[in-house]
Amino acid sequence: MAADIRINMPGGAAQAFPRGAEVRDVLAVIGAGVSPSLVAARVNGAAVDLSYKIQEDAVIEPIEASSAAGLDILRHSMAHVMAQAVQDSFPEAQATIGPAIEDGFYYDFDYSPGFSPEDIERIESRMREIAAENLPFVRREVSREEAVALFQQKGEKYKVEIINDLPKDIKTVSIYAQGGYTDLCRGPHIPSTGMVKAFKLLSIAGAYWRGDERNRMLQRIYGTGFDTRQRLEEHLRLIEEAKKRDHRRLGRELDLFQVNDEAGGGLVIFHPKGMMLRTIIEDWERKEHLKRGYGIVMGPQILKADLWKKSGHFDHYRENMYFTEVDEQLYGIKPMNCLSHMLIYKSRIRSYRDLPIRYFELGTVLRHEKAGVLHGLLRVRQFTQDDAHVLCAPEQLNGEIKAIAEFVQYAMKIFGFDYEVELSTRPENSIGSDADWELATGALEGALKDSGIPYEVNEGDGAFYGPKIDFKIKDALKRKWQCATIQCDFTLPERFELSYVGEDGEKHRPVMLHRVILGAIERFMGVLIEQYAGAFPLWLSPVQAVIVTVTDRHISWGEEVRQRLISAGVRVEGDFRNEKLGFKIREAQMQKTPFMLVIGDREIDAGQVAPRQRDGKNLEAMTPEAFALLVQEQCSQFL
RNA sequence: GCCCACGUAGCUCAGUCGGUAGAGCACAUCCUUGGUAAGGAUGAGGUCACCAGUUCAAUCCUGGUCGUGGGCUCCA
Repeated sequence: MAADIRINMPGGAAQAFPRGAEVRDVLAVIGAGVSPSLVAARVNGAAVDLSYKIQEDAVIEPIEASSAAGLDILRHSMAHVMAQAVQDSFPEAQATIGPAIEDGFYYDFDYSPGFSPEDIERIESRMREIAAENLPFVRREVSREEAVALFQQKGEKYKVEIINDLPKDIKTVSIYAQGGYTDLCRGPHIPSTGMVKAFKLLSIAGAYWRGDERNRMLQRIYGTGFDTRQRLEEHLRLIEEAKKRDHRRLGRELDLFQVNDEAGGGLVIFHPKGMMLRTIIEDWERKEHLKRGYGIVMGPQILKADLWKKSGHFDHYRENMYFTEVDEQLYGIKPMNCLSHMLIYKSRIRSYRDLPIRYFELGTVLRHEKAGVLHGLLRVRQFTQDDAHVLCAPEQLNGEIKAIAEFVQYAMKIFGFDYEVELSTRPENSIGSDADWELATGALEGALKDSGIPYEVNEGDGAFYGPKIDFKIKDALKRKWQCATIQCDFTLPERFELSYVGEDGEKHRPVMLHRVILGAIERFMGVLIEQYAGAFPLWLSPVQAVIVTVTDRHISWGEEVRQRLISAGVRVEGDFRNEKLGFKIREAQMQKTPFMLVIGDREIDAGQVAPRQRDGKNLEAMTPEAFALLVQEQCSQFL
């Protein structure tokens, strides 16, 4: 029967169309015409191609290339075009998967010679040809068997594997073809390759098939793409800008730290300014922890291997640990701080009245990280955690987790970070009973819900001893790094036979939380440097002010000002070199110093300094003591 | 650990299609004493990452080692 269907835009009036009307035709009538930047549409909420034939009453929404969903579709289509270009130039390359990602796309190929930078150029120019041909993307639904046969005949064994691994109840799959290239794909896609105009291939990398290191290493080509050339240019410019914020570059330029081959990879050497920054952060930590009822403790760097066996680390974490021998006894260099804290708890009988007990340690740990993962301050082999272990009764768990989550949120606000929260559940290689895992996971999730913190669940990503909540912040290139984490642990209290005497006079087992707020100080500093591009707020600046003299005859007042400011607690340096004022200002500016204190004849006569701010603004001249007060005031809200 | 790329002065980078290297900045000395983002001159500074091999000759070619960068796996 030829009954019409009724279709409307959200909030609009429905119009009648013949059953099977194509999306693009419908939009031409009820939309504002079909714009050239239209990539697809949502029909009753599901994204479909413009060629999709509508079979029932529907609400239809256009998807423009400029929207988030549109860019996703566009980039996904770019990945297909890239795959076509690769197979045109390298017929033996097998296509695997190629999704859109944030800001771009990639496609993984099995191609053992690997791609060279020249190959990438060749692929890119072939992509431009394909785009110029303006080939339509044609969708076809085929049976599983037909699809397997098709890809088998093309020699695409990865595609065959993907189809064979689909759930049994899926009977048909969709394939998309543009020109002579056919790919297995759910879609939707842009109408034709002509929309692929603003893209750039960025890099080539290895990636394991299905993300498993036991599998074959594939060749991944990353690209970025946008709906317009302007947006592409803007994005490429932002990447260049981000590179200038790289903490490794700023670490050298601002003389904060070094990582030296001679000393070893992943081992950070802090210079005075970097250590000043670190000291400020650590002082802040101690003060904030004392406010929240933590006791500051400290354990040794090495503990007997037997103790690591007892804790389970020897069995589950050994490959990440360093060992050493002392008097023919094997010792493990600590990769975590919990063991000493266990021993502190066990040093006497505990009552329910003592709980919760919170031990805080700025604990330096060593972990054997694989060479390929080391990265500036963000991934190192020796680092210091702002670590704490909270031992409490099970019924106190929820409150403790919430308090920690609040602490984290406070810290993130102080340091000016946005963050994402993930809940990680039980991994494969884990210890402990199902019941405990369930209880612990529930406690973490419950606290998140109670606190109204949005989070995502990361299945199977927990620590071997318990589930965890991770807080992640981003570096200049938008890579996510885990900083704060809250981990629930029923196992360690059991292994160490921790107990407390309850109200009932009986022994009970406490629950333990491992948690860090900033995480690793090194990593946190890395992201912090990138966050501020090295221009730290006054309270964090290693050098808050530089005294700059106009000529040599101003040096003695400069020296006096320096002494007086140091006495007043200002972190100040003097630049009394025989250089022009402009030169010294420029240097202080490039060092991103918050204040430059200019001293010339006028200032000496008045017993003052003339502060110039990092932003170029000059303040009224004032006495050194008035300046010290100003610094104190601006820092007081953080300290 | 795996894939790809890279390693030349403190930093950023040229360069040599095999005959032991150059710039700018930084550094030192001197001149200059200059009021808000680079004053001038002179000078010093490099086993061209390291170890083998090929060659009359290697910074350059080949192999290995170490390190770095971008990813993957893993993780604070």
